[in-house]
Amino acid sequence: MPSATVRPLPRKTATKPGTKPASKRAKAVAPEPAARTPLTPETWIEAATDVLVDQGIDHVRVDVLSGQLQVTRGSFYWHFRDREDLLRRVLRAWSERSTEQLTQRLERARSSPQEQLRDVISLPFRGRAAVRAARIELAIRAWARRDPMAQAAVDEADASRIAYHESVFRALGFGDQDARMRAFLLYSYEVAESLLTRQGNEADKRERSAFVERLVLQPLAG
Amino acid sequence: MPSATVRPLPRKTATKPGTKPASKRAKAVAPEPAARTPLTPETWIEAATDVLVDQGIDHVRVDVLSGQLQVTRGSFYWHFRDREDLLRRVLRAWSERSTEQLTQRLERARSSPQEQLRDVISLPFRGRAAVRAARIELAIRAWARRDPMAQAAVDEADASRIAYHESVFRALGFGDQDARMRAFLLYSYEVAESLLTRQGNEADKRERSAFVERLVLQPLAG
DNA sequence: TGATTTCCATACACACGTGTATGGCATCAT
DNA sequence: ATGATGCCATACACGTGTGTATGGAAATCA
Repeated sequence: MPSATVRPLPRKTATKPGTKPASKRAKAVAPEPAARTPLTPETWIEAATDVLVDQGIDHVRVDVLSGQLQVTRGSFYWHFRDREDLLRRVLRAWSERSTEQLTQRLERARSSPQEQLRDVISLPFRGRAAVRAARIELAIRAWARRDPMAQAAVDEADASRIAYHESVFRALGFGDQDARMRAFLLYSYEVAESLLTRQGNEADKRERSAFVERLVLQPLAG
Repeated sequence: MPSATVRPLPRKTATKPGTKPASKRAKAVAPEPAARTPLTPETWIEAATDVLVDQGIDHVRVDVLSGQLQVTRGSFYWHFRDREDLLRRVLRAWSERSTEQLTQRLERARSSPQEQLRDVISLPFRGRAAVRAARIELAIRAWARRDPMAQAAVDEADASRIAYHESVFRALGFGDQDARMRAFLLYSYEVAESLLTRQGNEADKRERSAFVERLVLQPLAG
């Protein structure tokens, strides 16, 4: 079983989406010399994240990434100490973007708490970027099941988001206890919605999000 | 990095938990001759499931399992065609037990719908077996993200369970539409509870399950 | 312009993983 | 007892993946 793995291959000028076309910079350089812009660690991290998403952490290997970036492994070992080094930085990059996104929500204390809720509930409908972020997160969760470092990062992200949800519910007038319960349930729904993407079509999902929004805002009787 | 992988090793009579002690059978055999009972495919499947749970599908390899069962790989290739064959049977074994568990719930239409709900809600408190089943399921979900066969199995299991939940809600008097929404939300909570095991302690989890049970049974106002 | 420094290519050396081919020791039937 | 068969050990061939050592071309600085 040859297993069509992408093997290293000296690149012939591969314009990666991360490297800017290098135009609109100086007065008037040569007509795009197609110079091979040096790779950055971030480029490797992005490539690693891509593989992580649709192959799993065990397939994030230096030879695979090298082939994907059209360079040999010599480049990798210049930017990184070893494979572990890369994995740590992949994880840290995700953690930083994750908390960064949360702080953005907190800073722009725009609109009403109701709108903030609707904002987090309609997660799957906020464009491809959000969908990709969700897929990355699922891949990291799978990774976290056997890597303590990844597990810690996921735990922290979960706790922060649940705390945010909780604050929103408190702002809506719910008691501390009640807010905690609703925050967890709502977060559960969000996580599950990204995990159970194959259940139902787009219409079903909108229906579900509308229902959850109503139910989770409803006071408890009795 | 030697990576302490368990390498094959001819066993010296390893009494696996699957192989019965072979006593209480004949009249009075020799004092436990410690005969090496032959391995069955099921033994391999169990071992594979173990590794799948706490290592991921990529670590389910014949040399690892051989070392774990204290035999050489020669044994494996007698019971299985190749690694793919094993993986298929691991998946099928899970699928069968999964649907079997559901049919059991349907058959023993015991108690009231309320009790059936409480039954599925208190999943994490039903002993170690349920916890292990949940871990297996998470591992298979991770696997399903890049294997269509596993994905299909998971999709079917999800759909079946959600349908069961739905039927319970209908039995409780909710309308079709309403029952569908509540079924999904409740199932989301269950899945998330097994995914977010690090969030909160045991008391928190009981608190959450009690809250969810109340909220999900509450009719919609307005 | 000469000397560094960047960044990557190339070439080992070695460990890991699969699948096959074959041999051997039990156990069972005849 | 004697083949036959079940079950596993052993050995081979080959592909895959990591890390290191070294060289080399282009960019940069003096």
